[in-house]
Amino acid sequence: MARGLSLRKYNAIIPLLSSAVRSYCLLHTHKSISVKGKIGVPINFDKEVKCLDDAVSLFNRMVRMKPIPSLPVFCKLFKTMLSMKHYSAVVSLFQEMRKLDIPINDFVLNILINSYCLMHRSDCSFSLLPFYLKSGIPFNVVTFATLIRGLFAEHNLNDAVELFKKVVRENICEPNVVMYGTVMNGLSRRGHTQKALSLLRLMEQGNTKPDVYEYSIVIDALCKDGNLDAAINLMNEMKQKGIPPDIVTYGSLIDGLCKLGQWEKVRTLFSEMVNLNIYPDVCIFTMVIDGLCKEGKVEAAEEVMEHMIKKGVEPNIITYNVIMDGYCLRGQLDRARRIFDIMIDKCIEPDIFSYSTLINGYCKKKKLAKAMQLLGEISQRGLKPSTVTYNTILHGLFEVGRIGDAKGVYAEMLYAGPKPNICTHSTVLDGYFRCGLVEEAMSLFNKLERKRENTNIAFYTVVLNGLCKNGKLDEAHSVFEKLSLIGLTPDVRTYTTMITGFCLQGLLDEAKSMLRKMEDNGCPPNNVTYRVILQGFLRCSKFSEMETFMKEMADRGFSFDASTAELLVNIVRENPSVLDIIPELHSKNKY
DNA sequence: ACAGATGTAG
Repeated sequence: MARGLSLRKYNAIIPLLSSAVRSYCLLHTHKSISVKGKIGVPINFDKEVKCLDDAVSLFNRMVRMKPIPSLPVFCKLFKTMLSMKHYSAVVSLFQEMRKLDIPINDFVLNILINSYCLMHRSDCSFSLLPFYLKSGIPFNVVTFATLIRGLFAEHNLNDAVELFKKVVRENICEPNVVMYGTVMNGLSRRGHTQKALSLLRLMEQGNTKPDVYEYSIVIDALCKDGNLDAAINLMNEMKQKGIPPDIVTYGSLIDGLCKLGQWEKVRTLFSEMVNLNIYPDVCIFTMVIDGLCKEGKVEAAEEVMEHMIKKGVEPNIITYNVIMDGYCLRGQLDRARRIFDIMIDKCIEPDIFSYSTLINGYCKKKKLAKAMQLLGEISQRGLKPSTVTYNTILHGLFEVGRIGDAKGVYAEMLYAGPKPNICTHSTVLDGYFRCGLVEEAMSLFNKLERKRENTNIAFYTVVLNGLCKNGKLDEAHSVFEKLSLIGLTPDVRTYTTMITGFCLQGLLDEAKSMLRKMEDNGCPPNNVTYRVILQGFLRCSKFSEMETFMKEMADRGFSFDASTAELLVNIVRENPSVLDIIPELHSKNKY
């Protein structure tokens, strides 16, 4: 519903918009596209607009027509341009319209706002709001839903939620299902499932009742969290309310169940949806195929693919990529490569996922020459390596010690490739440390720390591990102590890394106190932690102190891995009295 | 609003 906004209401949103209004001038800094073109040719919209040039020349003809085409025609042109991702061009053409004194309306302005949001310039979007007021054009729910979506796209969750609350609280416009859906989606995708669920509950109480769309957003978020019980309960709830789940709802649930390997429940949902005459689509079959592949059951996956073809559902590029990854995971690169070639035979052009998957497969087999060759082929196919592609190949090169090549690829990435992400940084740092390039690692680490970009505990664990393994336990310890200041919580790998570091230096008391500390901090040790600490004590022949740990391990259902077991056997062989000190070893005597 | 590729402890 469209409703004008009084100045009072506008003032109410001013604090939020302050930075936006400050950047109002930005509106006028965009370069204009020059207006040239043929005049008087009739518009054949769909046929003519295939690229940016087409759009611009059509625009130029439109503005010279007499009478000038109606605003919906301009909107249609702009929407086509947005679908081609020519966001800034829409801004330029809008400015041409202004210069030519072509009257505009709320639809055009909303499209302009959306253009800025899609450019991740929601500040510019906000700076347009005074323009609505000046021109007497009313804001509507689309305006604000678009702004909220823009803020979410920029990861500005707080402002997005604040704006939504303001819109509701101050009755700026009546939120509709789309606006609720936008907020719930934004919350879900940023991991705030519970907040999305609360909003769903709020909708249930209010006038705008949620439909299958809103339920599906929350169900999907719950599934992605692995909270399948809650997801299934929510589905049952919506059924009881008379809102039948659709194919998307079933898709989310089936994907979640496949990822947890709960095949019986997958089967149940499958028959349930077919009974409701909802037939699985290529997405759903691909989820099942992926689940099977990840469990190593590629044959079963191929059977599902045959089944779907029989049912008239054609596999697409994602289906083939998933099967290819399945073979890669089993190390069957020849088979993976065969799937790649079959795809091409079927005129399904490999995409960057196909290449990254296959490159990862070759890297894991340490066949770096093959991997590098594929990297070279990417551009020949008119594709660009993604950040993931680079991360994969960098990891592979470092792993086999091809430092020079790794540095070369990294330099190429920095120079001409996609933006490195936290994985890239972790991979390169880990590579430097493993190759003993501590200086280079630390200088990169310091540089990254100064930038204060997004970071995570995995990244720091790489640094701690690198320092510990290179004999810099003191430095590692001071980085570790700093973690809470950065707002990062050590996880089981972080603690295990530190414990390994202490054990390496024979500092068993420190290792032991770190073990207690992690427990106290609500991060219980796992299998690996115990293995590390036991090996540490074994290597220092501190047999008697091991007893406690072995009891704890047994209580928690952990067992030895092959290498710890072997170590134990050798110790017992050389020193049979160990058996008397550690009664638990009797049961392990079979080694 | 449903599907695919990358990094950290042993």
